[in-house]
Amino acid sequence: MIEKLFATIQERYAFSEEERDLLRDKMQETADFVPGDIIAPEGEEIHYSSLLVAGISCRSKCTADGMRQIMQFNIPGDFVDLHSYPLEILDHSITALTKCRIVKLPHRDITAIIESNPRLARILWFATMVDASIHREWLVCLGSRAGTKRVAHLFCEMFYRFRVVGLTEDTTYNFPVSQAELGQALGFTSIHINRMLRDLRDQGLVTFRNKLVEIHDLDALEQLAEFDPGYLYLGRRSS
Amino acid sequence: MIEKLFATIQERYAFSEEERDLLRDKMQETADFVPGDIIAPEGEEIHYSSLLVAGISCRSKCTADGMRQIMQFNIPGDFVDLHSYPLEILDHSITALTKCRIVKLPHRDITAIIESNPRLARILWFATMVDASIHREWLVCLGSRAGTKRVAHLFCEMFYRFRVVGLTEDTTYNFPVSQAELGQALGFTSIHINRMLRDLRDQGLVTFRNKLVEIHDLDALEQLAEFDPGYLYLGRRSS
DNA sequence: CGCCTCATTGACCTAGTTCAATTTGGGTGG
DNA sequence: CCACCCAAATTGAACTAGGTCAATGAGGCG
Repeated sequence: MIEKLFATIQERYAFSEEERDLLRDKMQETADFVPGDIIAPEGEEIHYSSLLVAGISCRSKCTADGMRQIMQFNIPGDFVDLHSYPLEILDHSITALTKCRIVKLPHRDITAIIESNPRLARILWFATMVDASIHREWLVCLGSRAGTKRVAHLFCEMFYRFRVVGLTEDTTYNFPVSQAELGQALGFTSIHINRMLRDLRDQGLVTFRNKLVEIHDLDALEQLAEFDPGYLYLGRRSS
Repeated sequence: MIEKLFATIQERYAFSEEERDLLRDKMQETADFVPGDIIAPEGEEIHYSSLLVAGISCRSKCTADGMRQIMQFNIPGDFVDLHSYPLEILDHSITALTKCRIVKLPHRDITAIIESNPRLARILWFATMVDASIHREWLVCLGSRAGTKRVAHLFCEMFYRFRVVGLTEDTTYNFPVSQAELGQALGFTSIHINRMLRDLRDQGLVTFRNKLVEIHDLDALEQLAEFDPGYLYLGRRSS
């Protein structure tokens, strides 16, 4: 059930069998959601963190004019609100974009884990810092990358992230979001997203249709996007 | 020397005298930088974290076309690269924008602190998560807030952050950055920044001149910016 | 005094938005 | 199985926020 989390961590930090058992032991209770459900609410005290094991969700905030800004897409293996442990109250919501299943880890168990195993504390801390690193790369996208570059960058990022958890087939992966949601993430209107998707398709780089991303030329797509996967911290760390 | 850090933490987490002493004890060595110096480099292994005690620095990345995206401004009291402890290698650089002084905290000491005092581990983790929260709010700015709203939002954020460390006078504060740097942070050209600053001045909301931000009407500025300081986590947490 | 960086302003241009209409495809009830 | 429905995708045309290019002004410092 939570093996995708291990895949995600394992890509980055060495991770012993005892440490895995420690987590497996505490993570038993699950919950299910349908599209539009709020998995973790903004502004309310939170007492457990949620590991996404199936489905796609997003971090988002709503602005005064009713617009929604999506700040990150969550995929299976992501600890969507681990940061609610130190923060207690979230500054944003986690919303299900498809049917989702999560596994809960109560905050009191995190406290116990940290006290008994400081190394695991560092691994959990690390996991939240990768999210921050992704935020920073998105800031570069929204601030400095224009047009199709920005769209291409997202497709590259999601490809690498899905591949870690075994959800790609060759250079194809399922990405069940609408064009409107892509727009809410990338800061474009859905109309403009549609036009850029056509451009990328016409250039033979990538096709997004029926929620399926088919990358025809990964090298060229990465080059267009100026994509460097370093910020995803996929290489194994030393300690 | 490091009392501004305590002010920053104290605003958010209760913080005992022993915990402060523990940090004071480990944080002795300082270093100085001039504008343009790199305080923490991208892509290299880092063995200590830097607490900024004087000056202004920024997190930034350079894009292929030589542009720079600033992702955050650091002010005295900020632990500019605390996240290099779990990450080991940074995805971006920390660059001095003015003369800066930092105090070092070696990573091996952080490991010792975490093992001896798990509560302090949570406080340090928390500090890095506030940076992530600021990243998310900036994503909203870059993705959803247009024109003067975006500029106004930054001036509101910096006002609240400077006030915590006692660097405001009424609603005025020193913010030694150029209009070009504001542009690199907000995703505008310096020319457009200049025009928006004139608009904000003409509206009687805020004046930015000689590196000095004078907020004439804080309520109106916050309303224009749709600013809500919640994401800065300035209120004291419970535990 | 002269140099150099930064701020300021004007004129023109383009990427992306807005508004509006049409199409497509999957789901559902009769 | 078909008719209908609804959300999402697609396209066109006109509009605008913000960028680009170019020139001028103003403060700080050797």
